[in-house]
Amino acid sequence: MVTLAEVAQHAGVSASTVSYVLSGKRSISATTRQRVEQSIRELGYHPNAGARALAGKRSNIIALMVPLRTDMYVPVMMEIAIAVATTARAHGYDVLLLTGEEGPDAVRRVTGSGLADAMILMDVELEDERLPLLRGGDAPGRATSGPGDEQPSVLIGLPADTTGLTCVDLDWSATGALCVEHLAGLGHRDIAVIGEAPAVYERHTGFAERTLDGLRSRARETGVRVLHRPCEGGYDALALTLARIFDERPGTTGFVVQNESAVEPLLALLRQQGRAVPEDVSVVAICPDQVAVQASVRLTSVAIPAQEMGRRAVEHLVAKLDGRGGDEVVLLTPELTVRASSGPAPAAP
Amino acid sequence: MVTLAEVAQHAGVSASTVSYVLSGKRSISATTRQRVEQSIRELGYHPNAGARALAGKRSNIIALMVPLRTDMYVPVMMEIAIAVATTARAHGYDVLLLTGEEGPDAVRRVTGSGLADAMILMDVELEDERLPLLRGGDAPGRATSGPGDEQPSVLIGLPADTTGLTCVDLDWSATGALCVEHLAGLGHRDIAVIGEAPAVYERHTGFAERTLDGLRSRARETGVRVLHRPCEGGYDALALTLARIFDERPGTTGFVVQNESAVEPLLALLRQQGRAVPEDVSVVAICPDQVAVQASVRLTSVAIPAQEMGRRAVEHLVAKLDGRGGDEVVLLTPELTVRASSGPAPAAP
DNA sequence: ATAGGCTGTCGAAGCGCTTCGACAGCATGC
DNA sequence: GCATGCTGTCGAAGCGCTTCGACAGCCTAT
Repeated sequence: MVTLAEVAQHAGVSASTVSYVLSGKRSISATTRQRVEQSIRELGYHPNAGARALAGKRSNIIALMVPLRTDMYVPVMMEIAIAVATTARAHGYDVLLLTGEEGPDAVRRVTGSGLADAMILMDVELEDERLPLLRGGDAPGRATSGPGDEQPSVLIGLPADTTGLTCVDLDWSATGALCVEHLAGLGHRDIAVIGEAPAVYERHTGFAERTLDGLRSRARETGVRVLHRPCEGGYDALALTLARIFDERPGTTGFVVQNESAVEPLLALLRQQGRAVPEDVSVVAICPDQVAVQASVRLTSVAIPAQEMGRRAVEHLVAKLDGRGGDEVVLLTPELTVRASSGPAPAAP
Repeated sequence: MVTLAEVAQHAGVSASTVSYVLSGKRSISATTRQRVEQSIRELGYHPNAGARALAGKRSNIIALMVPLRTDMYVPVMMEIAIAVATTARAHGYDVLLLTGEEGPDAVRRVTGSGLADAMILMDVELEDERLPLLRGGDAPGRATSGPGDEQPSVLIGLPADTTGLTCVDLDWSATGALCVEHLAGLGHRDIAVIGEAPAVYERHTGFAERTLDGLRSRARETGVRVLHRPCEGGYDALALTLARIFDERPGTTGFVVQNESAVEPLLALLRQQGRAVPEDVSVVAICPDQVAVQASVRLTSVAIPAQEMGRRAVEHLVAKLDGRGGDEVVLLTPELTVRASSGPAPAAP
């Protein structure tokens, strides 16, 4: 293991000079700098992370807390995680992977031990237990003992109360509205929404409820009827759900699907029932583009910008760590891409 | 930030005593221990990770290198990653998430900086550039400068040469054999294999080639004909592939699918062509159980034991770090579950 | 010519922890 | 009664780095 002292000796300078070459915090003459850099290369020196964290009071590590459960949107999570890791590296940070398993204790542990300088939380619930530990600013009821001692953090997802928090998320409400708007514009009057598994709503994951809100309020404005049904993935569950929907609203001609594992079953079942897409029924999905393109019918969809969410989260966090920028809620504007699964509503019989 | 010294003062003992209470490396009287533990709880003390790493020469961090690309098996990777994180925590380790992006440099950086004590590599290629840096033992041509200074590591996946390496993987060759065996036992004589995207074979990812080897050699033994076709996911690509297969081998009655995103398209296209599953053609998939169960036909499949792979990888690594156990290749035995997609071959026309 | 200001470098302190050797106190063996 | 061996605790050194203050050397302004 090569140390700074060895580099210093090799280059014929003092340890502090090497340190300043590395950090650039004091000016160093060009010749000395080059000599030191040469030694670093020759010896294959890498600064010791522990020593650096101890002396410098920052670890250059960002903690990323991913949900333990994998009941939804796994590829989206993975994409976010990878975008976080990549962007973090680009800013000189490494990423520590935490699972939701430990809950708030993980936050305390990481904060207390100085393991990470900051945190990114995914899959935030509306009333998340971890939030009191992260809330900054002058929020009442915060659990920290003084201003400025809380862990800088960014949430991917939106809790009920965002006071003193920085959040990045897709604007789910606008997403819902956009779907309804598209279908309403095509003349559809009865729309069914096939949602996530009931468990997702029960644990009050914000995005599902917000989407629904957007969906419903735009439906009200455009005079469209909306029927929402949560649904487990898979064929059997969807067959049941679909039967109930047509039972209750036989005139349904538009579908909004927010559940990756219901997309293909829906298309298959509709086909099987002799309902043509998009001639008889239109389908709009809320899913990553890749899913929309690979489906048996190229789906009109609102994309989930996973990469962008990961990237933005890191960039905000880095800004905070650099003392730039404060708390803020960033909502990404949804974009709807028209593909082959949506068209004009059929003439009423 | 609470320090060890503050805990010591609060408990009325010396710093070293607190340290020994924490580590258990020397005997401490019950009363002193309790007093110290009480202080730790009252003050909410967490040992500083950097200081610990510096003084103790280990960071209690395991690096996990995941592939950057997400062109295959994303849920499997995620499941492995989560299993790694969970198991690692159970052994007192945290997990650092690295992407393949930096390649061998990441290995050097992590090794050199003492950021992590050990590494787990996923998605290992047959001739992986990172391997020379990790090979231990007396392997010739290793790049380390002396025995014992290489990073302990475990690979998930099997490279061409495993000398001096520890690997955990599903026995893909046995997996291929198992699929053929099952179909041959049902009387199928012409089997088509729908594989991963061509790119996966081109980059010599071991599992794909090994599966094929197992498939072919068992086919030879059982007198079955095998036609292998790589395939991008999605409907269009699969439609083309399928047409070619039936063109070349009209008597094909058995399919082995090793490509998650080809499963559903295959079932849909077969249905569309009037070929009933399993009456006319049988399908065996190599995929996570969840996919097999959620498909439109419950699929006979060989499961990919993602959790187990992650868990075993960590356990081996921890054993190595504790000085127990050495290099070893662990191949998990595949298990085939018969579901509704496979049955006796139809009588020859 | 001299005071003052820069620049570039160095030495030393200290970050919070682990660990080694020392040693006090006590029980044991003869 | 004294050497012996434990047990439990302490002090101090040191891990590799950052950073502060000091200061030598030189340039500019008066």
